[in-house]
Amino acid sequence: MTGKREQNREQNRLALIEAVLDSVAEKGISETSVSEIIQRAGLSRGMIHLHFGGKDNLVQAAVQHSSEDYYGGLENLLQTAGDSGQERIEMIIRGDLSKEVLNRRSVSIWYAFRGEARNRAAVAEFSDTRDDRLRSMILHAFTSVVREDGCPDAAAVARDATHGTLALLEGMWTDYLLHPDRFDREEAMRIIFRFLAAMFPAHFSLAGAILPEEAEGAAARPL
Amino acid sequence: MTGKREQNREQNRLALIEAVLDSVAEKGISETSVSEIIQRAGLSRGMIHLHFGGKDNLVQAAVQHSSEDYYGGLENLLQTAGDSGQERIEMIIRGDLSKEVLNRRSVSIWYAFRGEARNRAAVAEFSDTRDDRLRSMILHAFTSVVREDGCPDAAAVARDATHGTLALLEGMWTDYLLHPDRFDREEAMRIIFRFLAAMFPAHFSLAGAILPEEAEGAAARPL
DNA sequence: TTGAAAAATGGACAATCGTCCATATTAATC
DNA sequence: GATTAATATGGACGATTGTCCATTTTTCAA
Repeated sequence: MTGKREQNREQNRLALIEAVLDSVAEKGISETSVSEIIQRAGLSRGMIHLHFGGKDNLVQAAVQHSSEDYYGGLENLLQTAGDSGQERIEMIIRGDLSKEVLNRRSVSIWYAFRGEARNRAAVAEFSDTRDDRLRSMILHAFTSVVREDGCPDAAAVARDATHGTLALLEGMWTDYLLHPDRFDREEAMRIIFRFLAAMFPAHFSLAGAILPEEAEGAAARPL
Repeated sequence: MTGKREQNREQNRLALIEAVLDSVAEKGISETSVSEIIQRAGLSRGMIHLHFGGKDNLVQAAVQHSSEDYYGGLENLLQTAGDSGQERIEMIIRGDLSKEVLNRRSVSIWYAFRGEARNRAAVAEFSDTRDDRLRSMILHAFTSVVREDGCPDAAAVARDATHGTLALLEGMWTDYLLHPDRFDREEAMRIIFRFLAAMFPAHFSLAGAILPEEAEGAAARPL
């Protein structure tokens, strides 16, 4: 069993990271000060220096944590999917637009960090690796889809399909960022599947764009 | 003729706004301080308070200026386009991905502001109106395209096409933000036109995705 | 129970933030 | 050219920023 020592240590580290993410989501990066962070975490001023060596390192850790959260959710979903490329792509899209992954908090955090990515090298790096991982997951799935079709320039088609799907998902996230209240997950999925069905009529149809459960009305105000 | 008084006044106002945009593009919002701004503008500290009443108002004016720049370029392009919906959409896409509109500076500025939009009410408002204007331009064009086809649920199709096109453009901008060096304008256009050709085969083809001139190699380092 | 090491506290500190104003400079009018 | 009002200057100001450390508290081992 891990001692109480290490247990508290890890608990406080996490409290600081969560405090940063909460603050970024609610107040934005520019208002996420050390005072704001330690107040939310309910800890003392010196803890940031003790555990992370400084505010910048803490923010970097928060970015990494957020990124791992995203992939944790996505890869968990992916394990429940089938082995075919089509099933995996459908699951990625469904997951990326699900309430667990795409919500007010995650969107606020993600775009806040990305807006500063250009200047914070560490943030940019994770922003990159996150996108690269998603890209390779989708590209891999499309490659296996295209292989079944046996068309000539298979690699190029898979690349275009990956690029288009990622761009559409990006666009939908932006949609959600700007209008979280009037965003329609079903509509977002329908449009992406229209694109897929047009490119691969043998594998995709609009029927894939139906969410298993949709009940977002009254209980949905996470922020 | 306008007096030298007003002429200088306007010139200094503009210098401050440009200084903000330059700083945001190069250093990010969090490092865009009053000291940074007045140093870039070559003016004295008090000018911000004199002309804008405070830093926040200046930043808001900069956002507005940037937004008007974007539409100025886009609407100029649109005047050279034909009257048909198809031509207007092609021109909007071409313009939105052109070097004059989509470049390192504009992308840095746009995403930096958007990352803070959630917290700055004034910024959010302009982010909204900018998107709304573009949306209505595209929707209008698609509506006239769909009308020619005479399909039953014309309004819904035009709405989906607009939504998809906007999402794709958004995604391409994000692509450029994350990888300005390896971004390929031709590829971006090709993917969007693949989407359009699939939805409206009678009006769009991949032939629309060819840029008039492409020479971006050595001379392209605007930032 | 005692000693030592790890963890946590909270205030001191210099640096920087944005605002504002007394002063100096400039341009337009008489 | 003198007067007046608009424009511009740059430093003072209090507030807040992030860092760091002397001190206290807690945990584990002897």
